[in-house]
Amino acid sequence: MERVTMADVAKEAGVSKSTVSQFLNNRFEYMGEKTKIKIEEAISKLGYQPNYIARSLKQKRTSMVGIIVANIMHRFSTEVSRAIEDFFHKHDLHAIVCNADDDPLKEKKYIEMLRAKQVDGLIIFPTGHNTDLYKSMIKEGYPVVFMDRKVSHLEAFSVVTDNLESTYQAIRELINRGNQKIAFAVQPLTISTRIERLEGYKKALLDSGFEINPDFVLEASISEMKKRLDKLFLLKDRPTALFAANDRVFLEVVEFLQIKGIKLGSEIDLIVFDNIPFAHLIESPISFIIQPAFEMGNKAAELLFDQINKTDAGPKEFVFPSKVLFR
Amino acid sequence: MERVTMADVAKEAGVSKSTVSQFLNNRFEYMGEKTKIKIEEAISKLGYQPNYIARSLKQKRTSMVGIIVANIMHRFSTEVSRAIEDFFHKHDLHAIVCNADDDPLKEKKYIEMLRAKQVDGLIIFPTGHNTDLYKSMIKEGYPVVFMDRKVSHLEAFSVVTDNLESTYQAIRELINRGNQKIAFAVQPLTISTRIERLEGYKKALLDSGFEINPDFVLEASISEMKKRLDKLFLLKDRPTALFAANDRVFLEVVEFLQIKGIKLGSEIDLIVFDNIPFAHLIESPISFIIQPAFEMGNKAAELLFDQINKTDAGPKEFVFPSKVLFR
DNA sequence: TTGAAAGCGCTAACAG
DNA sequence: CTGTTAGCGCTTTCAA
Repeated sequence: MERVTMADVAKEAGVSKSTVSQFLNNRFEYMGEKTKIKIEEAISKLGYQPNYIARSLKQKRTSMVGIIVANIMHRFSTEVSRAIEDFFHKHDLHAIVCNADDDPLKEKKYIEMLRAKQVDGLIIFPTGHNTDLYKSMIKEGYPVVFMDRKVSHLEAFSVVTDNLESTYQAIRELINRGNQKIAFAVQPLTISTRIERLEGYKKALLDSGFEINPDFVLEASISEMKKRLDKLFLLKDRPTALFAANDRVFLEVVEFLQIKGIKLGSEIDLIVFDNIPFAHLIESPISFIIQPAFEMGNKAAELLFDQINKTDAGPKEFVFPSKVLFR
Repeated sequence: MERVTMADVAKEAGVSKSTVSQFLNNRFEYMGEKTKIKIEEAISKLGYQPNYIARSLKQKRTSMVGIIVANIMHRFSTEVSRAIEDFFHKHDLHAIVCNADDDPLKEKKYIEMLRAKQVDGLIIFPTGHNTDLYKSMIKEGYPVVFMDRKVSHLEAFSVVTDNLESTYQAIRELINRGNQKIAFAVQPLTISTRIERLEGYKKALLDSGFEINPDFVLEASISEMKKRLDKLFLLKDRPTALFAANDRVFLEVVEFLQIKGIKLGSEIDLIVFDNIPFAHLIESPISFIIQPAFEMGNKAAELLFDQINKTDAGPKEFVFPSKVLFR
């Protein structure tokens, strides 16, 4: 396979390799009509397929960009990827998705392999644990856009949502609805989104004149979460509302409530920060904070595209507001 | 960027390019210990990163496989991709995902680009409209596995689920539960899964002594689906159960029922053939047919891996049973 | 145990 | 308007 090469086409058409190359790259300015036709015929006769590897070696471009998602099963990631794909498809670049699986080592491996494979740029949902690598890419001027999570102490192109602000609004609304006791469940504070959401929660409470009750802040890994919820609901002073900081936490919370037979709405208000598929089909009165994934993906793609073409200018950080959907 | 090349390392270490190459490929058999150390030092000093494009050009391998999903927003696709990724990660190959977006042209473009980029093999969720392309790949002996959908008249490696059988079981169960009037909603019958599911539906009805009521078979595009549902529910003889042939149809159905205020469970039984995220959180009495995505992905990866290594043998088609979850 | 040399298939000046 | 030439960065005989 991949037997026939440019040289074969050239011989078949009775021209030189470079003329064929011109043809392939649509440089028709100075090409004779007959030459063109001869080459066309030779190509289809031989079933010639260009070898882009060879071209890339020469051009040092691959017309390919990489997306490294933290978790391909995460709805937000797929929505963003879809938008990025759309953008680049329009601009004749190919987008490929790699799954870092929330594993810094895998992330590193994929970054290195994509760079070694000479992809023209990278959009990364950073695990946050490869700062040196991020830094070196940026220092080298390699096109990169960070998505969803901020990387501290790094002046880089990034597209995120207003985690703090949206959470703040949501918590304020819960308070306005009469909730005095609001709990907050989050995974370990290793990435910016979680930290900012927690800050929004705290700020809203303080601004409303409440204190932060440490018993109401559940910071735990997924495997620990149910235990922590159990403790929470054994308190004599049970919360009346619960904020799940992302979809995985949400899943644990709902499973927990189902097991315990705690009724959503009547016994507890639930709100989740994440894009949940089929969310609007869920009949329970759950509220959602939804990130504008398509807009964010599109902006990230645009930022990357401009870097690749050295036309980037203007601000580096874009913050998109999320939508708070109360029910 | 990508400034330092093998020649630089060679010069720095005071050896020749080929010795560095040997080193990089772990051919230590005849290499002196001091040489090894010198090269190691040179590499880290210069921060050398090998250029895999150049290597691939020579070796005609990229250690990269492609996954072309029909739709990256489809839960089943992401679950399968995740499993494939895991498998290849263990075997030191990289998996990249491309989104054909249910568009045969995009599919063709991605197949061609991935092949031109010399990926070592492809796992495809076929749109079904590029038969010639599929055929030529197989004829050339290029490693391919088809996933989810069958391609007719093609003896190829494929991994699918038992669409007909699972649907048959599900419909029989609905009948056993006393449903006499069961409707079936499906998108246009352009791919095998839809056709087989419809066949399962018909067979189950006939085997139970019912006739096929054409008014109860809604074959329509997503944009037409609600209209068709409207007509269906205006019949004096309303169905008591409805089968949604996949997640997109399911979405339309549930939205429709919500709009019309038709109550699930009491007024209509609903069953959907697809992996729905958070399905178990949906409190409405909806039944699901769930494909074993991880097992299927793993098997597909294995089949591709064996083809790449020319160790493929045994059967070419694998059919995995889906699980019917009644509620 | 290491190095020289010949490509892999294509592109990009520069001549002609 | 088309051909010659010189690589891109790496691998791989084959000699030394």
